[in-house]
Amino acid sequence: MSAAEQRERLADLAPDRLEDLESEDEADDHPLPALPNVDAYDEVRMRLAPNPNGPWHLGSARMPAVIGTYKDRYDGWMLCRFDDTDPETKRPDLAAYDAILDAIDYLGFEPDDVVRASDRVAVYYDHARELVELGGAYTCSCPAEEFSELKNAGEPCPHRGKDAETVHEEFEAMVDGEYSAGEMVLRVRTDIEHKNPALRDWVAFRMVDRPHPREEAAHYRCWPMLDFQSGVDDHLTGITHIIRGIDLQDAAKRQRFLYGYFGWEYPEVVHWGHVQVDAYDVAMSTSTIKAKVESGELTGWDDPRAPTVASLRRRGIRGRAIVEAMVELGTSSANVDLSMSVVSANNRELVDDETDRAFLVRADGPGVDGAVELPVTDAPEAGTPPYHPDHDGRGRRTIPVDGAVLLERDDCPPAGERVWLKGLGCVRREGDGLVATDDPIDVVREGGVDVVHWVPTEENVRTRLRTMDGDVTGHAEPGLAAYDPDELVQFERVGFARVDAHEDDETVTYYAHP
RNA sequence: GCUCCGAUAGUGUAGUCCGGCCAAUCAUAUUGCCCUCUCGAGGCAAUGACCGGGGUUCAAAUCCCCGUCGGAGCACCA
Repeated sequence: MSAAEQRERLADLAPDRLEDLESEDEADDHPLPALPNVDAYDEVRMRLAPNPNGPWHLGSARMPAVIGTYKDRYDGWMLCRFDDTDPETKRPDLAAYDAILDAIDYLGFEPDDVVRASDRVAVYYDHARELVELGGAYTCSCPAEEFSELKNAGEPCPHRGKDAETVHEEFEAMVDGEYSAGEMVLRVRTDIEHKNPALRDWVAFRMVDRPHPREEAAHYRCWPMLDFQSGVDDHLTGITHIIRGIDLQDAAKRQRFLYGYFGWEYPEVVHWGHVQVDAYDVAMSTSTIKAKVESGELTGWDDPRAPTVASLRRRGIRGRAIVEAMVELGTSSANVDLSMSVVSANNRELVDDETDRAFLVRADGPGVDGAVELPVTDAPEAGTPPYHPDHDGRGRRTIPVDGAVLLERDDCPPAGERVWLKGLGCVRREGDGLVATDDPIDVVREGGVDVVHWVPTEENVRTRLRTMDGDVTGHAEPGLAAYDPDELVQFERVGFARVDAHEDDETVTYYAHP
């Protein structure tokens, strides 16, 4: 009986068992757990809510990777909403808005809509006014520290009992910019004795003296806090599922007070833990990376040592490889470590088959012992290794010998010993040079002769390979000059690399992984 | 101090809701062997985990309690 027949038969005998079977199958097909309560909604609607205070580090890629994957799975809708309501502490970087949209595209997703919170300030003001009408908020001029003490003691501040008219007037004065930073806030009235101090009468709006970097928003001085802005926007944009970090665990609890006043239903919410990526010395935080870029310690956001999306992209890693790794992390609320080897393995799987091979003899750099120049006698005029060992049909490269070759020092055979120059043939070390022998390939299989890569001393391409450990310089086979920027090659016995640029004196490549 | 949350091999993950098919899945990693004109790919194998202690039960990774460890919030940041 085939699987389909079995299924049909089961449908007759025990339809409820069939349902069980199918829900299990569904789980098997998806690495991510099912979203909660999906059936209660006509459409799954989610949002990415990046703060554009800098280009994305690797951890940020988890957001589009997971949310985008859910969007595809449920045929849902995805908003990219820039939560750029802090012109001071997490000041927006004007270049980051597009950099983030580029990163989303690189990762293979497309938001159905893009909005900026800084364009929607009037909407937040309107909702604040409504909240004041409903008695759900009050203006408060307590210094932050004083309020904090009262709050921790579970005691209301004197402003909590203000009449609606005063609150209304003072909020309008906030909107009109009549206060300076720290002088007045609008608080949501929650429960000042709530057992969780984090939820007591939180700030919804505060004053910021420094103008927003976006011209369109530069005139505002009264800015909403995340809990207010995000809460209002999630409702207004019909978000059904919120997926965000555990640092925002209490945000949902705070926002429920707001939703209570407005009579709104709170969306489903999933919190995941923090991601760390091994393999990096640089801390994965926007501000840390920004500081290192500004000080010149990193050459840019796409420096190979930077734990950023732009860096992996420049190294030739496919967005898909990152997405798959992020999706495999799941949505556990425990903190997780992402192993770069998983990203590398994913990428290798994606690119290996289509990537041409090439020789790079490394001469200088971290972990490199130098290159040695050796005259070659009696050898053929050129070596002809294949473009890809698994695809003969793609043809062979032609690498001239021109009387002398460069080998990496580690590959250089001692006097009297043989080595197989890949694609060329067997040579023996005699004095300061190499002499071709007539040995068949069997000496490699049976005789313990090593196969090594090489380039001609005369005709080669000066190459820089930028790696996470620093730059390696060396010489590549002449054919490397023919690759366009953005193409990948695998330097045999070294690793995969992306061709970045052909400069006057050298070709620059970025190392991806072994 | 108050309030939440979490814990399966080096890493991630499946299984936990609804206890038995779990001497625990898959991937990655490491090691060995085979294959190979790469240290890539491919094939085979090995390594390696249910945080601890109690309880419930015929039966516990799974349910309950206590502990330990880790994380988050208590911002006029997001």
